[in-house]
Amino acid sequence: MPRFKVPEATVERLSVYLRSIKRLKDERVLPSQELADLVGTSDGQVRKDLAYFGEFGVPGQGYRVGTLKEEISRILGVDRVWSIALVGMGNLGAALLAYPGFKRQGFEIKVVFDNDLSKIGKVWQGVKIEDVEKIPQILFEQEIKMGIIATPAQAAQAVASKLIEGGVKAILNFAPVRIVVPDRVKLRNVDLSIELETLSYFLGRKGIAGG
Amino acid sequence: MPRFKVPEATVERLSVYLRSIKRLKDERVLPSQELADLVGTSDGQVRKDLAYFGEFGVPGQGYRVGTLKEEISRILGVDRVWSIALVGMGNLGAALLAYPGFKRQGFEIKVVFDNDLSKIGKVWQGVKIEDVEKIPQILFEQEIKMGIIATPAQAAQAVASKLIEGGVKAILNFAPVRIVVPDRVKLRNVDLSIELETLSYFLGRKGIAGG
DNA sequence: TAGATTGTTAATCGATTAACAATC
DNA sequence: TAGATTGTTAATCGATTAACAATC
Repeated sequence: MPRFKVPEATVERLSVYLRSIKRLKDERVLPSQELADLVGTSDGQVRKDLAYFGEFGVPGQGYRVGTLKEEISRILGVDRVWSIALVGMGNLGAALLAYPGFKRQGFEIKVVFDNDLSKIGKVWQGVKIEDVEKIPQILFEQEIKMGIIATPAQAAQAVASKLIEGGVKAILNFAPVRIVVPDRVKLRNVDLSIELETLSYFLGRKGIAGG
Repeated sequence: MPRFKVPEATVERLSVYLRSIKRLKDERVLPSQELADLVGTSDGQVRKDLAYFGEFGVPGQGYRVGTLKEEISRILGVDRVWSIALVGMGNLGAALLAYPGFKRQGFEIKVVFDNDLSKIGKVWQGVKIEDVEKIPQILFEQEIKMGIIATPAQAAQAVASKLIEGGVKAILNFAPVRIVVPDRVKLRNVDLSIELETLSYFLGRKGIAGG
């Protein structure tokens, strides 16, 4: 659909645009400048981002909110429900499973995996905890294409390989390690070490003493 | 210390370099190509990143691991302990508080805030839960410069303002909303909506049917 | 010295910003 | 029509990659 290669940053901003207009009335017509103000970018950036995917605006008027919601949802592929497999039922895994925002946005955790025998077989938040060994089999059966890794670092690479074996095409990795996946698999990392250390770097630059 | 403006991406990679060499012996001398292989980048990128901050390498040899650890730790400001305030004691807040990796890397959650009266006053993981109203006061007293927001979206902006009022200079925001802070404050967002929707976009491009 | 690898400069690539003709 | 704002092209900016003289 897009006529040129789309920067990853553009896709990320589309997600922010969509969330920021969700509360607005469909009938409202929003100039790029107003949408830009809502999310903290520039009007030109907004128009450039949207123009990768078509001509959604009305010159002299702006963009109709209802159209934007439909088009951006379609572009991002969130006009449907995605089934997700979550691996790792520690503190973070439990927090992710309990977070109601996922389901609200069309991301449904359908199955959870752990290697702890005391957890396997139990049901949390209405989702059954399965043995990590069954990842490939269950993912195939349920046609799950998206996986979240919330395991300790040392388990992450093996888990990733199992997910991919089961047909997963996109992985969100919370484990503090760089995992390797084939080019055909999309990988994103949420890396708390990087986040905190980048903040620390910034604070250090400012020569701040307190701690 | 850096002679030119340093890209944020360089700072993020330094964090990855540091983690990847932590397991290596200090005496080992590592060519840029080997460090690049460890983290999945190029030798030139490694040399460029390091050269922003000085000349740490030995031509014909490489970089001594012990030197790299010391220098990168110093650059990132992780050769010290940072005190952190965590706001929001829901599922995610509890998971962050319980995560042992923070302390191990020199980031210590010293105080937790919530607005739930049934939680205020309790002690979790050895950390006292305080009333959000006390944020500015307690942060000043304890000279805390770094804050983590793990509240619902609607509370995040007010919490951010209170943190800044208390002297915080760097914020890590997990709430699914764009918060606004003054230029002097460093803000980073961990945004699960963006992560999942970027994966969804990628899957959509591939014309995958299963769900 | 010969071999290897750094630090740095120049070339390339890609994303953002500025500007404006086209259009409602 | 006049006014406003889009979609797009050109200019700018910044980061990555390539290449190589300097150096151990």
